[in-house]
Amino acid sequence: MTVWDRPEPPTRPAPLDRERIVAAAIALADEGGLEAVSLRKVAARLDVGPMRLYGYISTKEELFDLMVDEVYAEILPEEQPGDWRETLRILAHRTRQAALRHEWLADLLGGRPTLGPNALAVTEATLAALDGLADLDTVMRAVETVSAYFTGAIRREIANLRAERATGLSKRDWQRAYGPHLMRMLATGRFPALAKAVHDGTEVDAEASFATGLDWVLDAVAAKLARPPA
Amino acid sequence: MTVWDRPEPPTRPAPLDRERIVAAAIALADEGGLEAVSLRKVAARLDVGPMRLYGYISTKEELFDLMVDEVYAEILPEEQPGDWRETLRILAHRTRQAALRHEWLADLLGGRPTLGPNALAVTEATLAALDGLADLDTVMRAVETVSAYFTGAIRREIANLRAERATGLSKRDWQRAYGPHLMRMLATGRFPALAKAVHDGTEVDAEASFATGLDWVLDAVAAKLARPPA
DNA sequence: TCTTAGTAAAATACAGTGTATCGACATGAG
DNA sequence: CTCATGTCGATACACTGTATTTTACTAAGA
Repeated sequence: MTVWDRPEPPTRPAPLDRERIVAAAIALADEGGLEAVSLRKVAARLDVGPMRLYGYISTKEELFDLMVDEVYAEILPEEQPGDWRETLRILAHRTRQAALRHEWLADLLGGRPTLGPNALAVTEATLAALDGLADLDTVMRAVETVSAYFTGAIRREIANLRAERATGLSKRDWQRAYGPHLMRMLATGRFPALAKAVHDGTEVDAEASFATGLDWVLDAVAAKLARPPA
Repeated sequence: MTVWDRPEPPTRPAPLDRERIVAAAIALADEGGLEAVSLRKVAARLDVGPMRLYGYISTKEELFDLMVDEVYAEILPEEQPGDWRETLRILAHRTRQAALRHEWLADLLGGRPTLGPNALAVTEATLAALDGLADLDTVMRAVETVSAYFTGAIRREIANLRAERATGLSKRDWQRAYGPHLMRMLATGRFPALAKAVHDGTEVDAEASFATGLDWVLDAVAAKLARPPA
């Protein structure tokens, strides 16, 4: 269980603190993905023995939590002038952009409850934007539905992006080149609808399709908020 | 890159094959979570040296892919009589139930493109159910939006479930007991909307809220399918 | 039948991981 | 000056995924 309150730093010198540790970990993850983050490498980047970190962090999982919360600071919009719909849309897009900057975020998104101060601030801002528009249950459902959508969509987008990168091909070609396997599968005739989709599918812009799906979900939420409880 | 086609098994005896390996790995994961799955433990469970496994799988990631595809076999509905909406709803619920049986699935869901035979069969069935209801782009958007929703929702549900289990408390109490930290945060007055939500929030049934959000999304999809392209 | 070639399996090896523990050292109190 | 405290570094342990080497056995050729 992550303890979000920073313990007192060691009494005297120590040019080391949580923020520097987290920053180093994020840098490592940005460069080489989550699996490039090891306590030893983080410590090395700070010119410090690995065990020093345990004065500030009690487990690697906790470090991940802190990294995620740090990114939530980037996600939190500076001002939110618009209505609830604009607030949710912006939140979704900012989360997506953060995940594009820090792809490892996709691996962590939704993996555990987000209770860091920045994540709480994001939740607060979101709830505030919906406050009073419906009963609390409906508001919660709305927030959770929208965030379930963009969480899932972001994960899939990053997953596809990585797969494309691994083969070095555009999505259209990717399906054609994804080893002989997929083509053989399609050639069996057991997947006619899929085959048609692969064959006729146009190359879609990831951001556009994210935005479209988001709008659909927001439409649904709007309909439920209008007509409060069932 | 996972090779989905099984290589020829070793010529003679070998009571070992991919299926047994995957079954052992799934059993391990069901018992102790994904991090309890190590190639050494899988091999030990099959009374075999660790290196034997590399005759059937080429990397641990590949083993995970195979595990996921195996679960997709549970997810694929035996028959699908209903309309597209029923098909999507059933898919979502079956995926959720599979994740409740195999919690580790939540860690893998959406993490990488699913191209195993069973996953393809699921995709095929889904696309077939929507075939002809709108242009292909719209259909794809519909499928992806719905699956983004339930993927995200399932991940969050499992994450919360684990957090509750870790403290051994119901959700209501959980918020109250989640260390002094959260309460202190709320007591600061910086999160009034959140505080109200925590205070007034009723204990909601996870399945019900999953289903409700799903219905909202399906409503949105229905609206778009009715009025084909913009 | 004996030898040899080839292959499947096991054993060993390596470079790394998260984290516990212990020993030295420096700093403050008496 | 002595002693206690408590931080830091080094060392240690149990484990990981996987490469490489060694062994065992099986089948073919002479």
